[in-house]
Amino acid sequence: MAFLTRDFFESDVLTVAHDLIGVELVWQGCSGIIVDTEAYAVENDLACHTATRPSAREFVKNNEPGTAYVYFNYGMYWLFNLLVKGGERDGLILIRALDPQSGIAEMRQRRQKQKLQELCSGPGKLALALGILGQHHGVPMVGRAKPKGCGLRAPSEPVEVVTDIRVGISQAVDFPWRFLARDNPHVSVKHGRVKLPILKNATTKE
DNA sequence: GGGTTGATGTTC
DNA sequence: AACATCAACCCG
Repeated sequence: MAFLTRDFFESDVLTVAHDLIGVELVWQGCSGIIVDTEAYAVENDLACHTATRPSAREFVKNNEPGTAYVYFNYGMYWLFNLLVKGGERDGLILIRALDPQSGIAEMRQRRQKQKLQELCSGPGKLALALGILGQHHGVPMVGRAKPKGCGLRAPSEPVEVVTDIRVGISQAVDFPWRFLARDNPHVSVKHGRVKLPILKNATTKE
């Protein structure tokens, strides 16, 4: 019933990514239980945006824990993350999949899909389903300042969590920093893909 | 089912 | 140039 507060995000990025599984993401008339997350650490993690993007480091510096970090990827999809700051390890957590709870009709309309499992079973899909856009970059998801109808509702009962390697990255590929609700049909792709060196590129290079 | 590929734009 | 993706398409 209770919404998460700022202190939830003043912890270790791995702890928070784990504990977000089972939390209900409530977003302007729609909601879903978080079933798939990935942790990205500000320090010593080459896959994190802070490793390559000055703008990401600025974001961490200038925002409070629990703030939404939203960015555009592959020219087509918005991805929704939450800022962890002020605890053991700062970082960003990618919300990768939801088990849809409310606002299903609206999600179906936005996604142009009918099957429940196709609404929010991926980070690009869930942003589309909920109507998350670049304009939401920087909105607080905890505290009084959060937008009307938005928040993160604590689980009513504990959820079993399993780990995996992160998906779709080419750096730090073997960190087991993906967290999944065990046996939940709404998770994103089944397992992380380990990118092997492409021989063609290696041999065609001068 | 699984593997492959094209669509698309921002950041550095 | 790379990219924290997706859906359509092939093949079987």
